[in-house]
Amino acid sequence: MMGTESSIRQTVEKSGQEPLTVGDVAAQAGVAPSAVRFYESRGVISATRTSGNQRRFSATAACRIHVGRLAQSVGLSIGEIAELFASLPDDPEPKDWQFVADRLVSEAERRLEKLRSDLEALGSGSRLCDLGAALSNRDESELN
Amino acid sequence: MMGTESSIRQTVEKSGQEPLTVGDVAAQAGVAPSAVRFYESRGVISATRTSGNQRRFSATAACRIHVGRLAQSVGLSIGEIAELFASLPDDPEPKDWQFVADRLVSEAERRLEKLRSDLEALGSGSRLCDLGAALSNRDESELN
DNA sequence: ATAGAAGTTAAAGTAATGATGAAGTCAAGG
DNA sequence: CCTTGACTTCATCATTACTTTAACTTCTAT
Repeated sequence: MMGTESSIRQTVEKSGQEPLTVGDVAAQAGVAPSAVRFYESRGVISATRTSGNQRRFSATAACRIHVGRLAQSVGLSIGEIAELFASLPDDPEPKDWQFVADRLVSEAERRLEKLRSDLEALGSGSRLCDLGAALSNRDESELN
Repeated sequence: MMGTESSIRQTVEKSGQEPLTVGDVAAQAGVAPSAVRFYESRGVISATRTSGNQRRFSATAACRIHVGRLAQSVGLSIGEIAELFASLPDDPEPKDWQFVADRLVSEAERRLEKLRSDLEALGSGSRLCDLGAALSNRDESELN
């Protein structure tokens, strides 16, 4: 009756920590459990272990994954995403998230600007994509 | 003594067509010949064949590859790039290139805007990434 | 005409990004 | 205790985006 949704399985009185399982994070992030494990293996998220060797995540894990997927959609690799999150504390405050979000948006903007300028360079003036680039030797200097 | 750079190997009097080889295109685009063949197999570029079954490309091939690499940097897959180029004629005029470039920039902008809005949705208000989602007992005195 | 650079195909390999399945372990309810 | 669902690791498979290899063929310069 209630096996699908996992609830708190240990009454942690600590302060504000949810010991989320792989399945919890997967459900919250909308990805497969295998993806959650994969992300941990690549440093996108991190986990502690229970005495029984099971992973436990904080609530930020699902968030990292959400942000990571967004980052993928604008061209960042998993490695770049892990790198992006490297500056994020274990228990990030809003300002930390804001910093990461700003960096991500900046990177996306940087890529967009590069796209724009490279496209313009490629088609400087009116002839897009420089259709006469490598033709210095039209039909001379070659004996044929 | 000069086998490295391929030159014009057939005197084509047509009008302005260069029959580029795989190696020519690879050099112009700055990729490996194998990549050029791969791009052809995926419909990013197209080739005619010589009587001896060798590929010959027009000058637009290198350009397509240049643009394709840019597209990859903002998150498009090879399939999406081929799709993007589907609207590009065999011998595109500047306006055709412009159309493609505009579509590409638009798509990149679309993704950037989605990144922005999703990030904002994720951290609506001041709490970025909704760190209180599943929390019941959080010390919510924070609201600076 | 010929040497050798560059081209051909098909198949296999690599790296990134996961999904799927097997065999076994852990935790909670009856 | 025992079942059952969710977890564990490890292996294998899939897809994308290419690269490499092998066995040949074609092209170009001399």
